[in-house]
Amino acid sequence: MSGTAVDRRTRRRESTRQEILDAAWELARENGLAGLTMRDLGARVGMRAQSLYSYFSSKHAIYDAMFAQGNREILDRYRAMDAENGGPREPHDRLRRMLDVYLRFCAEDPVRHQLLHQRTIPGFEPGGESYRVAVEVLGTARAALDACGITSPRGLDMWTALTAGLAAQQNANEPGGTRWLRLADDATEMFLHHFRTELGGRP
Amino acid sequence: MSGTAVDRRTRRRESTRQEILDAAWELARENGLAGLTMRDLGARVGMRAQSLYSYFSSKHAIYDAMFAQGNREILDRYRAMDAENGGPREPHDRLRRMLDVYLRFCAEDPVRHQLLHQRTIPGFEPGGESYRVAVEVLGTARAALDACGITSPRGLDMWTALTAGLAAQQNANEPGGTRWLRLADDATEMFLHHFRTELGGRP
DNA sequence: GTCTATAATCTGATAGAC
DNA sequence: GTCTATCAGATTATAGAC
Repeated sequence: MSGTAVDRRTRRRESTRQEILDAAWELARENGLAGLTMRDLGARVGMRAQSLYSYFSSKHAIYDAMFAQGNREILDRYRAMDAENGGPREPHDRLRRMLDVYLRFCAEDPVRHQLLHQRTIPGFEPGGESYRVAVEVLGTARAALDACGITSPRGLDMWTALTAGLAAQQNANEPGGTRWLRLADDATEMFLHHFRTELGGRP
Repeated sequence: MSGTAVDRRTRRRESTRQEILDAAWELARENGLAGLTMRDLGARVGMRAQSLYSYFSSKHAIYDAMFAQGNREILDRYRAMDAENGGPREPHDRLRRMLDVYLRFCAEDPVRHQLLHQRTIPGFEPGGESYRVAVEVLGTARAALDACGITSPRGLDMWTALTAGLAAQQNANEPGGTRWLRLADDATEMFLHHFRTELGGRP
């Protein structure tokens, strides 16, 4: 009986934490990532700012949870992509599809993109668990390239530069638009052609 | 005589403005771009924060002047490149050299890169004159691509994405290093090959 | 042109009652 | 777990003396 009560309490607590995080995303989208304040956040969830410290030890801890959540979300999208209809079988097609998923993810929420992919909050660095998830995201890209026969670190670095550049340009110069998103397939073709021939494969 | 006095006063004022801007860059590098405060800035130049308002109407006006200065600097570097030994004659070589200049510029001062190429200060947008200079920088890139026979907006967008991505990845993941900078020539080759063949030219 | 004084407000965070 | 009260400080910016 006591065990059940503890579980319920834990669940309730986790649910409130999630409610706080949802509100934090909302406010960050409204006022900018750096414009997020504990006061506003408390008000949004119907608490005093001070009460938030029962759920998160500091403001940075909130950013950290948001960071981890964002990275878990992109991992989920990759998994969902692989799941639907068995996913793309052909490695090159899978890479193309992954870029599409990634760019939509970055473009649909510039603030999330800023938190996950740019160092903009002074003093914030993702801690252990959050960092682990971020590394796993990179591993997914590496595996997709591996399947295409591109195994060199240079290949991976070029791919991340190209894809990060498309996302950054879209959000910086035409947020909400598709001008750079539409270049995705062309970029993939350009990249694959170059690194395929570099490896001596057929063009 | 009165004319001379006014000139001297104007020069003196301009010199102080420049001194303030230099100190602002210094502090931004130390404490982050968003970490710049009028208090610190005043202290650095030997003034009270309030006295800065004799030289700049607001903090945003300082960011704006820094933004314009940064863009003028990259224009100067392109000009210096073209000046030395008559500059690179061959268009493809010139494009390669421009990317090298651009990436060094971005990598040598991540804070400047952040101000010029990422939207990170809440509420700051470069005003008329500053924006004009930024447009001129883009025009320089467009002209270099034109000379290579690449005139489509898609080509320009792909080029800016690729180059911005290299700079961003370098600064975000290995500031001070050269891991992505070393990919510059390879990236240019990849890009040129793709857009040359797209236009029906010889590979 | 620089200063003092200060407005007016916001910040993250803690102590302790309930 | 949420509250009140409050700390201890920061922030940009203005008014007015000198």
